[in-house]
Amino acid sequence: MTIKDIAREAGVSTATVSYVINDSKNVMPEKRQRVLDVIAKTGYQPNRVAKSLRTKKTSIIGVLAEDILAFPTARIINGISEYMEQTDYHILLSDLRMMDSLFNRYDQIVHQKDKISEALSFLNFGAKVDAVIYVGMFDRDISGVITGVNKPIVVAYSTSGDEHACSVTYENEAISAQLANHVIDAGHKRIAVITGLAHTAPAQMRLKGIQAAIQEAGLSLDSALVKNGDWERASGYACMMELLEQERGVLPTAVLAMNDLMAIGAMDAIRGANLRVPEDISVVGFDNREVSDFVFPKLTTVEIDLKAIGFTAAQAVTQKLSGAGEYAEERSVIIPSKLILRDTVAQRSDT
Amino acid sequence: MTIKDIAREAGVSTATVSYVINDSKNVMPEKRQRVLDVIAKTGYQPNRVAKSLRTKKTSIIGVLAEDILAFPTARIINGISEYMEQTDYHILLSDLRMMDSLFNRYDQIVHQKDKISEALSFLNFGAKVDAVIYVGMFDRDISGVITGVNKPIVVAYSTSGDEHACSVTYENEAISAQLANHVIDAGHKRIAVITGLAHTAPAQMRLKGIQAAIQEAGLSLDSALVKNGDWERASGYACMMELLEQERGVLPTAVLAMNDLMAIGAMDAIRGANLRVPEDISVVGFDNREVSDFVFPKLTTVEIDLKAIGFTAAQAVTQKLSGAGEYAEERSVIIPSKLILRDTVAQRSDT
DNA sequence: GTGAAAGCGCTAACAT
DNA sequence: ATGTTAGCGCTTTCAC
Repeated sequence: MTIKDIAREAGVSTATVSYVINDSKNVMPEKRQRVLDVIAKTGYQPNRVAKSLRTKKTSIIGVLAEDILAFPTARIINGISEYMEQTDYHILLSDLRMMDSLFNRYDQIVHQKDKISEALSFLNFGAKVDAVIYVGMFDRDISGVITGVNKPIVVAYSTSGDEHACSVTYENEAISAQLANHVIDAGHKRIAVITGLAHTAPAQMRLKGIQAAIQEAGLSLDSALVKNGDWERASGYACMMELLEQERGVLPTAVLAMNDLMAIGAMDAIRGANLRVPEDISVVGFDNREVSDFVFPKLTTVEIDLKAIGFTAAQAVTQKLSGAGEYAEERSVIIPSKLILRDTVAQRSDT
Repeated sequence: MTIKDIAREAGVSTATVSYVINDSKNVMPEKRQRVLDVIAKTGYQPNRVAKSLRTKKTSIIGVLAEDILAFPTARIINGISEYMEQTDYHILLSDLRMMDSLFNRYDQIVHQKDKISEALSFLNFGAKVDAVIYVGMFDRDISGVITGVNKPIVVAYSTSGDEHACSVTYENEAISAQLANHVIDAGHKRIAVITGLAHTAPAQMRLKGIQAAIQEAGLSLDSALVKNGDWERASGYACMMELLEQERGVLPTAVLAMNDLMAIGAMDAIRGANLRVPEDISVVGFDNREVSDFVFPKLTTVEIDLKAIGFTAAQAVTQKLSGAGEYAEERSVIIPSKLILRDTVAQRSDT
């Protein structure tokens, strides 16, 4: 079933069939209808391979994921899919499966550059995708890793200053302030924080938000009460143990962990010390991981709108392709995050 | 940069270049080397679109996922990717995003047939993929939903008796027996079970395994102690509440929930009744969901080797394509599951 | 408004 | 062993 068959069946030339399929030229109504009828009757679908060869456009977007198992990835792809469904684009997925090799080596990304370049080169020259969406597994800057692609690239969940690149990330600082405020509003005054890896952007932004909120409330952040974690559950546990070793009087009444994993580690430590969350110590996280609804008590946290990141990235990439739309020239978009209030912060009137 | 450029540069014909690239004909060593050199120097990559048009093979596998957010999907795709990496195949991903519309309507799949057919038809006729891997979100039979594809299809995590189809699923019954035995070996005699939707295959297979183990141990399954859940957390909670309303003397000492979500719901109910897991009541789940390591205490469960399902599905599909290999003619493969022993079953000597 | 035909980059049959 | 060339299914220029 090719365009020739349709043409013959409809008694027109292949050119005419092409014109009606692509709506690229005026065709007499009756002929157009004849063609449409034949197409409907036969279920003909144009061969996109042939079309691509001719037009040099594949209508496929390469989605290069650092790791599909990383917590943001699947939701981001879900968002991309949702947007793509209303377009004619499709997704060629490459999963770099970086987790094993990169586990918690937050900035060893450079050592992965070869693998990334190779994948990019394949998408670019081999598969001839029209554009690529790079889906990061950490919120960090990957400037310099995307090279040699003269097509639209949007990076989701990470940032990049590279030529042609556009980043879609999420709000960190203001929402952290909001979360801290929520705790402050509950009456907490001795507030501890368990940070993520201190040199990373999200750790810094979140800290900034927290500090701003605390200062604005006329409180101060006791440096003995900020412990450096590494984003993993075990470090949340370790940091909380240190906090617990403080004299009883100086124990924090609330701890702000910079992600859910560390918050849960902290909760483990608190439970281990025979203290209760939130009655004795309140704790909050960040990310709204699936588990935060399953731990007891349910974790108060902030939700990153991953689906919107994917959706927006897809939107941006297609708009860059068409050259029109609000994101066509955009270099950076930030998706708002939102508070998820659950059961881990208690009201405090004492201390 | 096309094959012509390479041919000119190397002083040979395009045919010769093609021969060396595809290793499809003998070429004089020195010429071959000249060609290889030029390719290396220029970084030339054959245009796969043109190649596909000519050969009618795209080297791309359509991965049709019912929902990428469903619990098995991402891991299965991870397994597929891992296998694909060592091949020349790539993945065109279609996400049906069925979760919203299908949520817990375990067998309403038929109403989705149009969407599936459409996606399949696109992959088949439009994108011209060489084969497809259908990634289900439930363990159920989907015979009849895959139609009109005369290419290799392997369905992962679901089963299908359809023409050309091959299923890759996981072991249910024997592992359920093993899990029940683990509980029995710990000394439990009054064992309750919270089933999944009773008419579903996995619920039936798991029950069969459990019954076998109990009988073999010379115990019997008290029908008052089996409650029908629906796989969701809330139903686990509700079933456990019913169980808890039994007279104290007849309270089960262990409950076998047919998945982690219901097990966690049951744990919620037990905690709500001021009883402890596992000291008062032991509980086990199934699936080894990420959360099962985060709840307290950590849940004993069974792990479905999702990555192996994906890996094997990919392997099977490529072998069907080449016509050679252990899975080339296979219609059904079952991946072993394994016990994950954690903290929710306690030793019992009483009762 | 419509059609004939060239050509996208490759492979493979055929000729040499 | 190597080269010439037709042709995969489509789009699009150009002529009518």
